[in-house]
Amino acid sequence: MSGSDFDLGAAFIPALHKPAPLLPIAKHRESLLYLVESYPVTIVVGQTGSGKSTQAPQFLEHAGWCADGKVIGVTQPRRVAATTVAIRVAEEFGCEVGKEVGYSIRFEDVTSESTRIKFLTDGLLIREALVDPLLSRYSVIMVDEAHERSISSDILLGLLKKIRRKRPDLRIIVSSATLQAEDFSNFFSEAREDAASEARQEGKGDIATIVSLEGRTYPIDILYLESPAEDYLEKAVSTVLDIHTNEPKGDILVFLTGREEIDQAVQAVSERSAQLPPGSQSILPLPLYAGLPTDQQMYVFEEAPENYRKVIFSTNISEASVTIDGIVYVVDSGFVKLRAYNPRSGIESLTVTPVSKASAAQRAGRAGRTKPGKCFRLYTEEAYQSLPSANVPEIQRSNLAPFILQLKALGIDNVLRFDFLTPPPAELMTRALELLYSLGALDEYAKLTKPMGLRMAELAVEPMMAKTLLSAPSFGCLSEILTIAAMTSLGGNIWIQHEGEKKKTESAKRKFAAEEGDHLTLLNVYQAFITKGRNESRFCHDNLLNFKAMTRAVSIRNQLKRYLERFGLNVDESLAAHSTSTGGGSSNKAEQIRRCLTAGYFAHAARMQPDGTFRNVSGTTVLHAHPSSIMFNRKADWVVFHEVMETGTKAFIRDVTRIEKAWLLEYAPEFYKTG
DNA sequence: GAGCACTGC
Repeated sequence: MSGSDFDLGAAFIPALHKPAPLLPIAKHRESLLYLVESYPVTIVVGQTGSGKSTQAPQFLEHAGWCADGKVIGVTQPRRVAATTVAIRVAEEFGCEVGKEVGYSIRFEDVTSESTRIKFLTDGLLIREALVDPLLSRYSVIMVDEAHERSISSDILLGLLKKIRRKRPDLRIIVSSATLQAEDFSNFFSEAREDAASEARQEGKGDIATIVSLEGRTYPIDILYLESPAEDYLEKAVSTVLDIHTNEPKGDILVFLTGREEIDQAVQAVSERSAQLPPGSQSILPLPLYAGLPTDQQMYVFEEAPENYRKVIFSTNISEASVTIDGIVYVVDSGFVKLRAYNPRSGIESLTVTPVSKASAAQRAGRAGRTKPGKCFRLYTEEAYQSLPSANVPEIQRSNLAPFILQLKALGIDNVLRFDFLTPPPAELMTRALELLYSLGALDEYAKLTKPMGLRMAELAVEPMMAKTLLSAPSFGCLSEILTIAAMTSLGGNIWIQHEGEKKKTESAKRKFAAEEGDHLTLLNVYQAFITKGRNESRFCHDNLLNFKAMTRAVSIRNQLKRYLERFGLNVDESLAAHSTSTGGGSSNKAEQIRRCLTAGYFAHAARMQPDGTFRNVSGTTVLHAHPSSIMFNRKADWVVFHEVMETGTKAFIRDVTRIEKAWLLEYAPEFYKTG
């Protein structure tokens, strides 16, 4: 710490070790090219700012890796990253985006015949493999941000390892943060049964190599608490005020776990900053989380007014997805909300969990982007030492059904023997296989069915919704189900909720409410948007609807419709014109929709108990209607629901629709044979 | 009567 005598010194003690600096990418140009030339797999280790994502592809292009019309593919875990990096590289390259340098993300393909360097999301590259299993148009594939261990980048690495055996010419670059570089290199070097002889010939270690690059970050002082904080939220607030009164200029970024905490902290800081001595600099506290409307998110990027210090209270969104300039101080609560999946109950949960060392390092790094910074960790150095080195990879804590389906469609029949970077628990695999079998996507030998399973894999929605869509023609409601599929895959972003205006949102929703449940309500919302809202800018505003989300629903619907038409299924839109709300002459249509939903979502059925809670079919799990649901506080008997998530101690079901018990037996006789 | 961290096709 610097020489000044602030109180912070009493509570925070400096870290013992600092990482040694490495070399920057420009100096490594020749060695990088040499390594890619000599080794099938190169692991590039470098932090954000090292220029690996922007420079490496250009080096390779100039060195002739696209000479024979081949393409260098660079995958990113997020859409924004794919587009922004592409734009920057095109600028450096001196071309228009979409010419020599382009990008491709869902709904946006900005590439052309002349594209040589192509940025794309990793999920999209997996999809390209459905059409071109050996990814033959690529000479080099670089998987960027692989250390994040998203499901799709993990699966992509598994596929690339497999492809490499058939395409020795393919060059693979894995870009990672320091901690896991060895894991990647071991993964590609490691011999597995069928590749054992090949690996013996090449010799272990000759396949993959590691190169380290320096990040262009400034030094960061890491400070720990001397003793554990009882309440990290309170400690975060007081630390912010301490920094504000004792430390020189510079904005503060505080990592918390969720919206509720963030709103509380913003409130507390604005109250306490009112008590600062008159004439002193003021604090401008701002919230940042994904659920925030875009215009409010933009505030964090604006410079604070004269005589204000900006303090951003953020979720994990600032750890990798969003970069804010001018941050000098980071306050790290040491916690994050993580998703887990219980294969026994099929329930996802969202729980507050201690961060990993890798996360903590990433958070600290956000302080040193423009000048030397400080990171205040709201835990002791001992506690830090006991943190896991990395997060549990997503593939080990998710519902695998959509990915198993994709692997099967890629011709990987024995998914249990697929070469995973980290294999998921057997229970997760079994659960996914069982669900896919019950939906008719797999036969009794666990082989992909045709056309059902193959079509389900091609549709860009989760398996139960895919089944619902493919069943819809026989219920005469394909147009409506298309809309429902698009609306449910948006997640919870349909409504705009302004602070302290919960009541307003509720009454806005009620206008579209359908007696039958949330799916029909979503259908009403979409149809109102299509008929009135698309051209009237006031429609969304007046009804507290999220215009961006609704526009996205239109895109998703169009894309799904194109898939279905390619399958030869005719989408008759003429019937969709009139409303399906109760009371009209279309209650038969509403029933067909509910029946069709049952045909896909029979595994997500529940029955309401006299006390108003729900119970799943086996009666083992208590479920609650989510407060956002139309079925919250309404009477029902049997229902199906889109998803179930546990937060705190309760499991909530979202997007709920009434059904008849008899339909479950009718559409899923095998699943409910004991009933 | 109570609430979704973050991505992606």
